[in-house]
Amino acid sequence: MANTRGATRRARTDERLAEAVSALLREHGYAGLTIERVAAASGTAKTTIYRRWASKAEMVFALVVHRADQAPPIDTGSLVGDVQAIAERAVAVVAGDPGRDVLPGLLADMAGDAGLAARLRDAFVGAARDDIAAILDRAHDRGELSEEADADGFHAALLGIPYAHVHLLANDATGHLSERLAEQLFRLLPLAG
Amino acid sequence: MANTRGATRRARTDERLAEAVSALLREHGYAGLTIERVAAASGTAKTTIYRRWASKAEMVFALVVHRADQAPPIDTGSLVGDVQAIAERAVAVVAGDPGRDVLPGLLADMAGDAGLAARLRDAFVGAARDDIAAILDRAHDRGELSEEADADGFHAALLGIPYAHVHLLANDATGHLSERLAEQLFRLLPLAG
Amino acid sequence: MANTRGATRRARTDERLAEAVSALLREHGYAGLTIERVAAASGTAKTTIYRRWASKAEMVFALVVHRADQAPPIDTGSLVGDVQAIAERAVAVVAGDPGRDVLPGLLADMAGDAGLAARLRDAFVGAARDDIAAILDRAHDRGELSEEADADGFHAALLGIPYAHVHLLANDATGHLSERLAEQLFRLLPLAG
Amino acid sequence: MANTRGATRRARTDERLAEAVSALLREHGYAGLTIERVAAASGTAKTTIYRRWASKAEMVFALVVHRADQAPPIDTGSLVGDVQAIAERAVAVVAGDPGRDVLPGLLADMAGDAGLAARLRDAFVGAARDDIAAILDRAHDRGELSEEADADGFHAALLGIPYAHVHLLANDATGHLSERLAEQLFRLLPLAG
DNA sequence: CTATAAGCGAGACGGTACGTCAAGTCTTTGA
DNA sequence: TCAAAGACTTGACGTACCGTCTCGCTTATAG
Repeated sequence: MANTRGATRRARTDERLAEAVSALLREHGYAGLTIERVAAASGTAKTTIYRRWASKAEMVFALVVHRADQAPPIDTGSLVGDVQAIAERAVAVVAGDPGRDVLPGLLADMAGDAGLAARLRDAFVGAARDDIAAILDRAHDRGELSEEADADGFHAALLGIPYAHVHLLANDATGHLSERLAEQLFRLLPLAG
Repeated sequence: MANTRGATRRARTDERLAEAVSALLREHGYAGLTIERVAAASGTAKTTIYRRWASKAEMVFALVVHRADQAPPIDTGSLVGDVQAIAERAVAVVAGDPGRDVLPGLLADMAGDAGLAARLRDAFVGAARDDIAAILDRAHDRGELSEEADADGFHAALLGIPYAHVHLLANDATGHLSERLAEQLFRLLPLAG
Repeated sequence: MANTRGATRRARTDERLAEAVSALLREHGYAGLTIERVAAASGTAKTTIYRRWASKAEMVFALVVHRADQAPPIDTGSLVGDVQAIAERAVAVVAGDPGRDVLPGLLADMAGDAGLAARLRDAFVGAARDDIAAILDRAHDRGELSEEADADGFHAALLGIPYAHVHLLANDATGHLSERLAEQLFRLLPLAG
Repeated sequence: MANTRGATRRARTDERLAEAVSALLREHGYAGLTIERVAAASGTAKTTIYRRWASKAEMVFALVVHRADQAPPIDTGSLVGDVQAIAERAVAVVAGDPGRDVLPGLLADMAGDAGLAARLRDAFVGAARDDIAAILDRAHDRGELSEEADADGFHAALLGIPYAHVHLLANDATGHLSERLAEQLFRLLPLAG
């Protein structure tokens, strides 16, 4: 093949970088993760890292958040099931292991970099948006909703409520978070009957 | 008076610092705000700043967030009015002028500093918590609520929904945010009748 | 009389300062002695210190070196005895307890401050110069010297040789320093017969 | 070759640093020489300087004193000539251009740093010690000395006498210093005949 | 026996430099 | 010939002292 020139080498480097980032994130958190440390921990030159990503945020997003984002679309057959499923998924991402520690930092870095913000939102938020649209559409078709639902408001509640629980209120009741969220989301929908 | 030792001088310095921080925040955002710049812009020595606050986050919190936090309790006489009022206030704080630019950075800095996190939450979130409890209590007494409401869930929605709109979804429809939020909050309450 | 107003008080403060300086000098050396620390250790305000001396060097000189300098003139009756006595005294000052630790710092500070240098030299070196002149004069009168001796060269040897032993060569043979010095000084003189 | 990675670049930087240090030393003296100023004057980053030396003293020693120390051993064929030569050399180092301004500061900084002191003494004083030993040995072999000479005392006089002239007595008769020193050194030796 | 002036402490401040960390760029080279 | 390694500049960090200033309290002695 043609483009297999440095592919193997590159893949191995990618591997080491991903491992280093995960480890450092666990050990020092997002704020304590620096390009310098990643380079040292992975035995890589800083140059190599900058050739791949333009910033720490992009790197973390690519290696940690995006990787976890390859989930299949939700379709349980009923609105109840779908909302429960998506609530669970949202709580996992926002309050679960990599996201909980990484999101605040990522959001802060987005503030100063419009390009990063756009890319990050596209990938991270866009997927959920499509899922939500599909879920509400099907529910509407099944007659479970009496009128057009506010997808955007639903989306904001889906992500914002667990985010607020974890980062603003410091509620540790993570255990029940997804059930409580599902219940709240239901109340927000214009249920038929 | 007794301890008026350096009080006048101190007050004048405080003034200059507050102005400099506001200006720099407007101009460079939270990330671009540095102690060094604050010192330069205010004609103050770094030492003087560190004598007051232990970090940029504490400084910004004290000068920007805390100052705006001296609002009177909400009591319009009806649940509808109260919810609208508190929604408006939450949107103002989360999506309004200082908060919108400052909160993501502040939340990110809280991740690495438990003490700061506690103080910030106490002041910023505690006030709202009390307001919410009072509003729901009165509504219950008036018979507007059929059962005990979930104050915590309400709180999370109150702050999280506008936060998600602004920082996760990048919805610029700030104009209607507070009305939409008030409507959503209503749906979350166990209204009587 | 007029200026007896705050004399008692002043004397007490002087006392505390002298003690603090000695203690700190012993504990931290000249380089580690700071006005700030002296103020703290003596329970004195920095202002009070600056009201007395213009710099650390002046303070140390006044409190440590000058105090020790109030010795009676040397006159043992013979050149041998006089040289031994002055050698002993020089070794005590240069290699003895306060001087050994203080002189290098003092000399360094003199480099940048001509006024300090002049005052310090006057007091510290002037006394010895007079002693030397007297000793050599008397020896000449007694016929112990065959010709006019080089007082300046004698002076340089008197101070420079022990200084070099202690600070340049790091010879710890402090015990015999003064005898060896006296012997060397003798060789430098144009002894009669 | 192996470690020729950044050698060229490094050498150029070294050059600029040496020049800046010399210039600043001339202009501001040792006390007025700061790492910050060296960085500014050389167009270099402070980091780059700290990567090379741990302190101002080490830097000055390396760039100013050590560089001048690469002199060939003394051997004029006679004790007279040798002593004159080494006296001249000592006066040049102690009272001459870089040393005169640099030594007091360097000696003061040595007080607080044993490691620096040892290295500095090794390089600066060790060379002279070997020279002295060789000179006295040869003179003894030639029969110019009647008995074993005190090399250590000679060394202390060699360095200490000019040091005292310059820094303690402030004698500006630098012109004749080396001749006067040579004469004094002679008197200290146990000359034969 | 008391008024008063010298002396003092306490803080707050603007500044300079420190030594460190990380960001991001530039130069050289080795495979 | 191009990707890495390594040296670099820049900017900010948080700290230690510097030397100055202002204020209001102590205190011992002169009258």
